[in-house]
Amino acid sequence: MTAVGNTRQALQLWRDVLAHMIRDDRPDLTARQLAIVLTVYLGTPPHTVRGLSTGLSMPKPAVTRALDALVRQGLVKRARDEKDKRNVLVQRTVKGSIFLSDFGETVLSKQSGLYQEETP
Amino acid sequence: MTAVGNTRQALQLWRDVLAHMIRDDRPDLTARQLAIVLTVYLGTPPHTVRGLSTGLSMPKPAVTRALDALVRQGLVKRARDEKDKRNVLVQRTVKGSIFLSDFGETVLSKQSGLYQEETP
DNA sequence: GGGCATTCTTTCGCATCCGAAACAAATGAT
DNA sequence: ATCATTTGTTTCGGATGCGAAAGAATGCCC
Repeated sequence: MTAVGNTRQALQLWRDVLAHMIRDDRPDLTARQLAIVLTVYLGTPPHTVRGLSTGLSMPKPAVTRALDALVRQGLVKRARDEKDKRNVLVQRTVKGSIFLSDFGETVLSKQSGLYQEETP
Repeated sequence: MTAVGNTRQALQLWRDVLAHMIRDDRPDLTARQLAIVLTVYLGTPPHTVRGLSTGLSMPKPAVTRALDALVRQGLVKRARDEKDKRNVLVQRTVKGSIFLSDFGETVLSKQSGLYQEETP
């Protein structure tokens, strides 16, 4: 079962990763933008605007705007669905893969360092 | 240690928690704001603006603005340091404690449900 | 093919955040 | 007492995000 200590450690991990993200000179991703990137890279394609909208419970225009920002940064790309040209397929990019990989490593590294003091 | 097995699971956990935060009708906290809240509640007092600024590598005005938002929502409070009245001590609140507790529970619950499918 | 439904984007007005620099208050040094 | 330092806040112009509603393109159905 989950003990109180685990909660604290989970929060500490979250804090450390956030601190790392802030330090990064990378343009800040909002919670929604990050959620979209993670969904696109972890879930099974195809990913449409509507699918992301319902899956993350956010309005479609918000998805469109978030995608604008993500495409601008090259973390994701848009492609028309040829079978139904209304759909926009959100696809992965090399840059996005690298970003996700780095992010994952950050989480794991902060996790393994939970008992160490912050070194400013 | 928290039992996040591999990179993929860590990222999946992150996504699920973000999705939960987005769904929440609570006003969105930026990464910086959340990092500050977590730092205040997990770290040992006293917490000053300068301390948060250096500890999270963000400019002091950014800390002040983030605190404005957090105080507005009642998640932290400001208090003058009587020993050195230049300092502002950032302190915890009941509402903030509840928020943090809820957030921690969210993380743990998403963690334990990593192998389950999304239920919209 | 005419009309309705679906999918995504754009527009509108508003709120918030940003970094840099200027500012205000309290302290310390001499 | 005076002046420099430290601490935190405010101001400035600019960028970005938000929800709601309107708009545009494509597909479906009879």
